Amino acid sequence: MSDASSNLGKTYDPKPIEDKWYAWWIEHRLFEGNADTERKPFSIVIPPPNVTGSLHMGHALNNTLQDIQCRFKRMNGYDVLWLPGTDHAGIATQNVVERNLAAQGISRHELGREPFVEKVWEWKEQYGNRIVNQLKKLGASCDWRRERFTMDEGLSRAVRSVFVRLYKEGLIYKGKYIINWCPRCQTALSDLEVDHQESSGHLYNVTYRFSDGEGGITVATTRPETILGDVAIAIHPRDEKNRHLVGRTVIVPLVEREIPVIEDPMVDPEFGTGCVKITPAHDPNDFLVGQRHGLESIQVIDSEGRMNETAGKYSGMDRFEARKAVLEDLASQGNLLRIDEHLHSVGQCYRCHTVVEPYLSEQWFVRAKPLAEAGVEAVKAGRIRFVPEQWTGTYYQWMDEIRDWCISRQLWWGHRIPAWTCSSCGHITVSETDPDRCESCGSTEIAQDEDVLDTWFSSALWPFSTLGWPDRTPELSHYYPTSLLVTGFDIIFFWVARMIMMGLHFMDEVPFRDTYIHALVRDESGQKMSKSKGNVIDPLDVIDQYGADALRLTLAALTVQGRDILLSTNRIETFRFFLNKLWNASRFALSSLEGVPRKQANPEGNLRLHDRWILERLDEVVMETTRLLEGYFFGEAAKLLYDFVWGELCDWYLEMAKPALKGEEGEKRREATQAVLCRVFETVLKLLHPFIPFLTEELWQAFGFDEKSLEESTWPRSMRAEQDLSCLEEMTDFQQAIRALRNLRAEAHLTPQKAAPLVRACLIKNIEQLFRENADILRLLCRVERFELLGTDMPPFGKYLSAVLPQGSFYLEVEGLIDIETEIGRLKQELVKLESDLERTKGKLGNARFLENAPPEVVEKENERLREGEARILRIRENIRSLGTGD
RNA sequence: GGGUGGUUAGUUCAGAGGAAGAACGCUUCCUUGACACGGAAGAGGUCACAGGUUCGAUUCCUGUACCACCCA
Repeated sequence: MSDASSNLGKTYDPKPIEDKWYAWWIEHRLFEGNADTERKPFSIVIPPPNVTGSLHMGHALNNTLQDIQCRFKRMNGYDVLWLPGTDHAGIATQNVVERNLAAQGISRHELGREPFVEKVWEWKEQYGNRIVNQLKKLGASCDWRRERFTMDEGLSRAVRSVFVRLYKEGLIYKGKYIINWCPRCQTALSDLEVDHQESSGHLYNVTYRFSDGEGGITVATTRPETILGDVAIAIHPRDEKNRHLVGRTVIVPLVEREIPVIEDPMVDPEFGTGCVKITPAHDPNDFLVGQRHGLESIQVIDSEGRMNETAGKYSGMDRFEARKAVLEDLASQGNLLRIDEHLHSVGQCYRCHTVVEPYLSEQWFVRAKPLAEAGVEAVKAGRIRFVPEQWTGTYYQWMDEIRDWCISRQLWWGHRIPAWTCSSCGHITVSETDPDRCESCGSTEIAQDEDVLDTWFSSALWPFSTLGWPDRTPELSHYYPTSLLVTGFDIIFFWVARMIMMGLHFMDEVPFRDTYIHALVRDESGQKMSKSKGNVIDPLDVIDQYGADALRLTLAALTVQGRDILLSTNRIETFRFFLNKLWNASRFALSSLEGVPRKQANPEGNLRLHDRWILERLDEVVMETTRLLEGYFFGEAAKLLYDFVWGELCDWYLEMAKPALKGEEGEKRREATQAVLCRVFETVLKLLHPFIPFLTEELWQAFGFDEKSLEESTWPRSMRAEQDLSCLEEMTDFQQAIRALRNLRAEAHLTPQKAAPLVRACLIKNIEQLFRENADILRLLCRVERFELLGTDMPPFGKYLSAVLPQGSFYLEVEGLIDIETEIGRLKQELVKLESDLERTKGKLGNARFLENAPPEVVEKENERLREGEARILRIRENIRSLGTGD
């Protein structure tokens, strides 16, 4: 498959090429992993996006980085498996389908459980592929044959299997505890699913009078409506000033219940009066206190966030209305002592932002501590590595203080908990296959638990459930543990830590080796992108406007470790321009290679300085890019390639190679230069391919380097037997001279097309040869008609602008072009600067302790600086004198 | 309250114990053999603040301030 090479348009247009190559790659099955090969495996499981989802910038970044690694490894000969899939996203998906039904005036309860779940499946079949297609647009090289879904039959089997085993091991239990409840979603949430928002509220100081005498106790609360469920007042055991209260009883206002004063270390004696009201049914800390002291839990708020019948006159009120009513009553009874402003954090449902209600109910939990210990151990032992390393600390901190994980959700969409309660004997049968009778008493009167499991429960199994577990599949033994996980730091706890725990427990092996944690994509002012703020940049719009490659390269280039990514269309444009540059450089190269065979060109002989230089630099870039990608330095690698292609290949090499390519240096030189060109472009396309697969494939085919896909080529290695460092130094000297001369041209107001008639140079001896050999190039790049070397270190007579460099002095003839006085002024200014700089150097060299302690090469550098500086000062003085006298 | 990261050019960020770098933006000039989505030149910085270590600190250490984020 090779396009006519010469008819590439003047401007790069991604539109006609991206879909074409993606389809071609799929057709040639380039993304398929083969579990049976002898090649080394490299495997990644995708962080499964929500099936309801649409590709956002976070996905775009996450998947770009994974794709770069996959393509890089493929080119390095690995058997790569990038396993894609989606997640059933319990609450989110159920909400979406419920909303759709509501629009038709139907509630899920009217519909009933089974028909509702069927609706969700229908919805999934219809829209669930959206994000998958979007990933393809991005260029994701996933093995789509193996796409999985957390509610697949196979994965569901894995979920049941894990649940049953954990239950039998005592690591899953059911119990009545206080959990986070969303009154809107009508389900329990895990601790992680609650967002804490700082907000300013009030602290109400309420007086509880003693039941047996004068006076009372003042306590501070942010939630006066829970007073109705108070069962005790607590103080800290070592709180001397309140000690005398212990053992007394007080009367709860409004409900007139008599409650004791107890001691508990949970109380902060510094907070408020040091006395805290205890409401076990409506506060997690109070719940623990209640347990410790065997207190009753009195529920006054129901699952919808309304006051229940126990709340007496407040019954039926919403919890926030009830707060107002309670406050009014407290005030009118004289129990409300004071109201303080108070800043506190309020938990909200991560899905709908409803204020979460601590709610006492029967739920299922995973006993996390034993699992976490193994997880910590694995990271400590280096079996899992976090990149950047700093995340290790975050992980330990959470794992060390891990709490039991509430896994039951009062939803219909998800994996239904495989537990059946017997109505005769009350025994719970937990089983992988649906039982028809109670395993204890044999009764057939058993009913399956209504709840489903937290979506993250199935996600935690993803690295092995997707590979076929609990069956022993070839995939599982070949690709597990996976090589790399790429994800955002926001789901380290939700997902990464839980995969580690489950992987270790069920596979007896870590789920992945390296965990690359990337930053969040924000807008250009550092704000999180959100629909409500209206600052979202939609990756699909970007792909439509600039192409997937531009988006990918931008994201990769902005990925530096440990920083958020601030994205703007402006930045995307920068990289889009780079693609155009590469496109045009390739167009030029192609036009210079007509009729030249593309076989592995081996440029040898007839090489000039710039040829040797670009090959040497290419070699360095190959090694450096490889090292950077191996270390997950995406931004640094992208930037290196960007700078090399634009700043070295295009700005210097192509310009220098033009005469030879036009045949102005003879046939041998033309061929040699063409060979260099082939080598450079072939290598550069390979190096850039993981970042910008579409454009590089298009160019690869246009060059005709191989009929096969660039994806199937091999990653470049260092080609040179030995380093040729001298050409690097020589090129630096040469480039400096060219820059200085261009500078002089600007000084003399020579417009670019106007040639300067004469440049003379007086150089230090050992580089005269370099300039003699490359005078033609120098004349070309500086638009100079004649270049002469002066033998003596004396400025020429006449009117010249001079540039004094360490390598020597350059004189641009400017008869009649400039004002002599201005030029003398400029030189004198330079002299002043040079002299003040030299003072510093002299100071250092005059310091005995510097000479003693500094490493010899540093001292030598200072000496060098002194010598050079003095020589330059001398020459500049000469130049001033000669300008002055010539007048 | 605990933790982590940050503070470098107008902006966004690299960087590193021996005289400060890029991109974007800005100024001037230019349609010159691929590219105006281009080329050439240029301006712009007390590297947050205060101490310390060192011959030498913007870089290492300690503290302070401010800004993010995470956990409670």
